[in-house]
Amino acid sequence: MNLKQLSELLGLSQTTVSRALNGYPEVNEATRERVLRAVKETGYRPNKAAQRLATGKAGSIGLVMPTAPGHQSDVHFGEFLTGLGEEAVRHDFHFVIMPADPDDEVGALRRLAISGNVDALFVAYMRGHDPRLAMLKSLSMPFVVHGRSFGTEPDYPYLDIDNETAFYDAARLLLQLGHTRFALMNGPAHLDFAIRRRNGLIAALGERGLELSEDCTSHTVMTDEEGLIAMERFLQLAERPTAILCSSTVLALGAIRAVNQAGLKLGEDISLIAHDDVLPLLKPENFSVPLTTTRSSLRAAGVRIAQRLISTVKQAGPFPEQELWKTELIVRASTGPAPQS
Amino acid sequence: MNLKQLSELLGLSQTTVSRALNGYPEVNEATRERVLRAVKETGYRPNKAAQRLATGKAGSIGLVMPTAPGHQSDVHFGEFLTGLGEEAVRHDFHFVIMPADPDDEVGALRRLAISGNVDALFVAYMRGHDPRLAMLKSLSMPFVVHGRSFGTEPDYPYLDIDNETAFYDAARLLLQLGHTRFALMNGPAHLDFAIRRRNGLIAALGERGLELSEDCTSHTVMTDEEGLIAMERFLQLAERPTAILCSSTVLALGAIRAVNQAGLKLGEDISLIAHDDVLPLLKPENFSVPLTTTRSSLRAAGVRIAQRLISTVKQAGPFPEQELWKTELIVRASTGPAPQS
DNA sequence: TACATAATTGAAAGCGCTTTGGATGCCACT
DNA sequence: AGTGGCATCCAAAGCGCTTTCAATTATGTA
Repeated sequence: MNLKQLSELLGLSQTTVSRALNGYPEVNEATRERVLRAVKETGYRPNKAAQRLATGKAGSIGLVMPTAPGHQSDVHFGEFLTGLGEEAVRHDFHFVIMPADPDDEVGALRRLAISGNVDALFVAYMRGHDPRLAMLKSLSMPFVVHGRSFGTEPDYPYLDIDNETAFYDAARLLLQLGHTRFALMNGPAHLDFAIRRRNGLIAALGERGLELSEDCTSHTVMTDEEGLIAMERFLQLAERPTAILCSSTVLALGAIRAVNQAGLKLGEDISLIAHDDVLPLLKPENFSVPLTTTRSSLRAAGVRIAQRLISTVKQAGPFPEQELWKTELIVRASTGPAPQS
Repeated sequence: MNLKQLSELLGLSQTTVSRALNGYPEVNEATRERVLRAVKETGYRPNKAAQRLATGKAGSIGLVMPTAPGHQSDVHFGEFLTGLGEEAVRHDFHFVIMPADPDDEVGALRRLAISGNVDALFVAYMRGHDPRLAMLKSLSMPFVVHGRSFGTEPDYPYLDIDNETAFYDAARLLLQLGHTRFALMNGPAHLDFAIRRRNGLIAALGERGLELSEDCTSHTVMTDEEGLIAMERFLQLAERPTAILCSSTVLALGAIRAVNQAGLKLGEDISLIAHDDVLPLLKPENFSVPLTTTRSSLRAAGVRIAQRLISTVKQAGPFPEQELWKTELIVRASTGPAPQS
């Protein structure tokens, strides 16, 4: 069943039927109802490909999903996607997901954009000096970046959390508790959020004349295994750190395993603050020792970015081009005074 | 830059250029090279919408993502998607994800199919007597189901794991260890896998003249909170169960918290076997007491289903229409002899 | 009554691609 | 010379929709 058939069935022109369906004012209400009823009865649905070809609009948001045989799936990605979806479903938008090798992000993004399959792009996993930004700007397709790109003029639409302040504040709390030996379990070193969080920590330490040593820094993918490995390394140092900043509750999961295995007590021997993306699976309050965290909901960010993207496509109300969300510092039981040793 | 412009630039017809690009044999090799070179230089990319309208093929797989404001994101979904993606990227396929309210799965699926946006459908979260099957069959669009639909003639393409045998075997192991009081922490009661796992357990118990009481059964969404709640309930029973079968490591996470909080020892006071979807975040061997599990990789299933879907669309080699994967029963430390009390 | 105006509806031209059904020229073969 | 076959190439017809421009009818005004 297509427009032509439907219009013949109704004894109307394709034009009128099309107008009736798309809510144009110049069509008689009686006819519109007749059309709508026929649509119900026949189950007619416009062909999206044709619609897109005619209008240029696709009603879809494109994103690249990094994936490869060895590449571990990322809960953060899924959580964010859920947020995007929550908003998209309200506007009858869908996603086009292009799976791509993490090494070919630029290419994948370009292919997605040029394919004509999407109206707007969403970009995540931002790096320092990210090469995708130049490409995106040259593309004349709306986009919103989740995160920012360190070292690049911030003249593009983004939504980011204030990573630097988050870890600065977290470090300050631990400093006030008397800690002086810090360690950082961070995400991959080239990613923007990792750079900023590290900077935040270093700034806070610097104010007290302290430094963050290489020994006490780990940059890894954010899995619990890597958390375990990193923490084991820290615990074997002669000058064992007592204060740990951790970029994800996923890393914390492994880190805490290591702490327990070493027979140490979290919140006493070791204080730990993790960044909490509000993953439903890893609630900080559910850890055996509830976790002190810097918190910002990944899903909420997804909803917000979808809002901005969709309203841009629909040319609706103006949204701020740049948003920087504060994180919350929530104190629970994994932080305590520095041990007297 | 479109086909017309490109062909004018080359002094060729659109026909020839199109054929050159799509590998048709009736074009002079010299001309083809000329075309290919021009494509490189101009950066021309065919418009997918037009291509699709003309061919009917979209190079994409459609799936419905259940989502709603209160709806918690599901790690299982993300993990499966990663598997699909891993395979799709090899064939330059992408996904069209239609977010939809969990109550409107049928409608969302139909809309997705009729939209003309996808070549094939993937369907998950199967229920008993699932109404989507009739719809899918009437659709004349290739599809593969992950799971099956209990109570329906299995005459559709599916990939499932042998849930019944998995839990039957798991229960047998616990019976051999002397357990007689069983409990089941299952997924939502209407879902196919939940029905089958329950049946497997009941069958094993039946052979020993045992029954599964309602008190000792919980059907919930598979989050760690629900696992905690269910286990707390079980532990307060007069005749406390000593053997727990658990449909997900996510549920197990909460369940084990409850066990610990009650001051009981996993593997001694309480034996637990969980089904392990091989989620990177929840490795059974990383639990404080490593978990005995029935195992089957969700991601591998995703890869396989993508293979079948894509090869069907490309009309390539024949794949079996129906696959039933065995699960592995892997014994670790969360199971032990029934306590003598 | 005549004419301007508003309210409806349609015909047809695209959107950018694939593909059918010829053309055209060149060669070998009878 | 005449014919069939082959290798190349092209014109034009769709695919199913939106939208411009124009036509028709109904309504109101002078």
